[in-house]
Amino acid sequence: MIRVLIADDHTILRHGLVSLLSKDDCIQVVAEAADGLEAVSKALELKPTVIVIDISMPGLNGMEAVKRLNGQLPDTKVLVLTMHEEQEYVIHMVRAGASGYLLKDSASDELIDAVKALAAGKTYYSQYAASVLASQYNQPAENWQDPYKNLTNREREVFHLIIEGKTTKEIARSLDISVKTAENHRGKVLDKLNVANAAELVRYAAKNNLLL
Amino acid sequence: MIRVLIADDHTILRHGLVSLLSKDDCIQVVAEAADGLEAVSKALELKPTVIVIDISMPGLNGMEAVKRLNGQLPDTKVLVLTMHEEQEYVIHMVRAGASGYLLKDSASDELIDAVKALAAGKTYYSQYAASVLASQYNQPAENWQDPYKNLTNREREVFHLIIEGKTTKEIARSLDISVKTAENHRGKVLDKLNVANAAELVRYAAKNNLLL
DNA sequence: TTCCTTGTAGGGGTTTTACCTGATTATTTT
DNA sequence: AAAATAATCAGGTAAAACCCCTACAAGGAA
Repeated sequence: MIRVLIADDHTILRHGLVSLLSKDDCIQVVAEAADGLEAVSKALELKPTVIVIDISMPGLNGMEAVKRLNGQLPDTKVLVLTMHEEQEYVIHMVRAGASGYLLKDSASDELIDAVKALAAGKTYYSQYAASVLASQYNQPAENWQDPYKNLTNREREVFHLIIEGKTTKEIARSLDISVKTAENHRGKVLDKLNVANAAELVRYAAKNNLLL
Repeated sequence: MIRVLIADDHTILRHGLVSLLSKDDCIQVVAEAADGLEAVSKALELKPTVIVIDISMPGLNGMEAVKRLNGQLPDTKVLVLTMHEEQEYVIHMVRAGASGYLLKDSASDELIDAVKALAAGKTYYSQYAASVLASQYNQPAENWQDPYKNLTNREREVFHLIIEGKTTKEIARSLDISVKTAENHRGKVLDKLNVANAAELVRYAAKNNLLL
């Protein structure tokens, strides 16, 4: 039996959630809360399996509530159910410790799936939340044009070996060329990318997502 | 009509995907590719709406292929369909420009949903991929425990100067200590973090979000 | 053909790292 | 009080990195 606490300041919506979740035989709604403080205190008392919580609530807002819950009840999973589509909300709630993020216009099946996923120790993020989290990664796609593309093929090989932490000697052995040649390539790479040493080169690589 | 290119080196699986996707009236499989280079060249020629691609392929691997596709065909969306569950794959593919990530054991409905989502300009990440992306946010704070925290204050200062690309002499000047002392600190930092040179140190920093 | 680029290789040099050992002083811990 | 740790400085050696330069063969472009 999955014990659920529902926290939302909109009474009608909250009651709707209760009846919706109660329909499932595996789910039992053990309490409701109309604001953040009530949510935290009832959660500490009842230790539910999953807390379904809205972001905007009077008193303690959802974000603060999630932080406290995550700190004091690490075994209780938090599912954020909200109408807020702002990117920052998703990231902040995940940082605060939410294990799931659903928009209120999701299908009701999805809510039940999410609650069950969290109860099973997994996570559940809506397609929207997932796209926000992913978008934090794929912004600077074509940034690596300017200097990096001016490297010759051989120089590019050497470049990658340098940022692996390889020494010139190792590079020479790896490419089966003389140390002097490897040294030349290394020099040209540093020169073309306008960095003074290997450390700066790795920084350059990290900044342009060329690492690993 | 959604025009799809399928790239996977496993012939049987590829043909399975073709028949699966062809069942949907909105989807038309316009080409297949058995390796990364073929995928890129056929994509450039046919400009499909969506490319379904595996990560591990002979020739050009999926990651490189995705990078090139994303650079040369920004309007073509890439859906990664793979059996790789490694966290790094998800992040790297998203960084490379993938708009979707599905595991091969997903339901076939999910594949069709994902293709349609990408064709509509949206993204589609499996629950697994979403959890990986989310995990990047609720961990890293306490991840840098083991070696980094063993640095003394002074060593930590030196550490940060090294990853800025500073030389020992510059560090000495910056901290107003002798070159020899700076050299000692540097040595201890490399030793404690178990890296061989500055390049590896920057890699370490990048991996643990200590950069910038 | 001549010119340019790329990849190769070497000479000779300085600077920077890396790896030792040893020592002094101050602070913290036991 | 004694011991451990942190921070400082020094000397020496060997390797690696960095910076000049020249040189030559192969391939493509002017």
